[in-house]
Amino acid sequence: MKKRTKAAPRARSTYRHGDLRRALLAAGIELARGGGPDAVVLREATRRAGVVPNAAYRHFAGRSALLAAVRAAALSMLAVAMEAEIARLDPRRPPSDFARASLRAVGSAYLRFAQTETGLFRTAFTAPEESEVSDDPAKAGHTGRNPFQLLSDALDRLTAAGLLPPARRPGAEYLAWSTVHGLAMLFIEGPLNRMPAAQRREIEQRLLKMVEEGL
Amino acid sequence: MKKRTKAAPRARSTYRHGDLRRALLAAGIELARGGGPDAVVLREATRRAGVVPNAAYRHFAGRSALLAAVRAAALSMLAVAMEAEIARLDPRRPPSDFARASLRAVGSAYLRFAQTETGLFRTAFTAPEESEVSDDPAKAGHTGRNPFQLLSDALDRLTAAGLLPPARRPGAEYLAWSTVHGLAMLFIEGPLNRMPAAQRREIEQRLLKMVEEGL
DNA sequence: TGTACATCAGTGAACGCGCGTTCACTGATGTAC
DNA sequence: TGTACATCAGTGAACGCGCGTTCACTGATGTAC
Repeated sequence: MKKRTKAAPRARSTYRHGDLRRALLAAGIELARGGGPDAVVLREATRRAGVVPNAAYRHFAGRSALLAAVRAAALSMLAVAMEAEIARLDPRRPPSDFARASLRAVGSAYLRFAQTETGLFRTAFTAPEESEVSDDPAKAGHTGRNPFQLLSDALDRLTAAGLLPPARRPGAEYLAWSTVHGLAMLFIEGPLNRMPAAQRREIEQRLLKMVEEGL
Repeated sequence: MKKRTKAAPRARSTYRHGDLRRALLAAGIELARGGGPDAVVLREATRRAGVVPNAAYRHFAGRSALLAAVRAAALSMLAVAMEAEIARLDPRRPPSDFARASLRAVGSAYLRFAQTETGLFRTAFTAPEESEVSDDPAKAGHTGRNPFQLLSDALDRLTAAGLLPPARRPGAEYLAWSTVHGLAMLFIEGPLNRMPAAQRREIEQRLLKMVEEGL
């Protein structure tokens, strides 16, 4: 350590941070994880990265750009969780079984993510403010399919397996999504807040079944 | 006007406001209407009431108490909207018709309120913070049934009419509510934000039908 | 009907807070020669 | 292999902002006599 007389929050060996953008994004994700979109505070992110507040402006246009990046990351984490759940299914099952199971997998992963990563979930699905700077989606990493596309895929499989009449296929995403999203919201910040886990599980199962049959 | 040399924001004829609590609540409701729960700002409410900021503390323990009162008012406005929609139904229709129609009425009113009174809707259904001071519910006026109870009533009628097997009746509120709530959320602050009204209407109808059949 | 007085709704001034953002800067790093 | 130099990532200091909340006060009002 050469001239760094003033102790930095986290002593760095290099004058330049080296990977500040990633560090700020990581800090932003932690903040969102803990408190949702409002908790993504620029100054706090720089504090956690061990850097002076305005340093963030080398990497993000402002707070809203950071928030947008966090949002994209949260969405992609949800997508990864869904993909993992689908990957656990046995692909050798009969197609109609598999199709049904993958729709359930998408729904289950969604509900689990909402309950275990509440802050990130809320961040992912809170509307950007009018003025929010959108960011290059490629920077989020995970350039694969997004949650909405994964749901679409599952519904396509359902139709291919003959379980969902093609006439009802268009727009079915919205019905399925609404249902599951609504339950998630009631669980995490609605009046079903204090419902015990066992009862939640039961309602989840009934709801997923209702979607299957009601589509 | 006697001694009021300094011009007040809104000149009052009396030194005492007279109905400040109501005025603050009304201002709070307007704020929530425009910007959701975060927009309910104590200082702004007092500004609109033409009063100095700390005057609010004569009537509310603090910001969170005002917010709680606004939330209660929003919930009761939703309940009133639902009741109005139900009241428009012809009670002489055959019971099974009436039961089905009243469930749809509850759902429709919910969705319409979410879209026309977005700020109030979000205020009503955002979880209170841990520290929030709860208020005497009786002060909200409209001591009638709340939205959840109205939904329950509709489901009871469905069961009474033989359209919903009693075995499936318990917990059915949560399924129906989730579904409609989810669509509302996707409309107002989700990715279905920009969907044109016509398409919204169509999805609403399909969704309500799905609930009816899927329960 | 008139007067003294207690109440308490609203005033006036101030606090500390943390935020996002702007400015001019400095010095470690990588590159061109 | 060594040196001069341009770049630009991070610094340091400061801004204005609006917020919620606390304090000691004042004077209009209603009540008791």
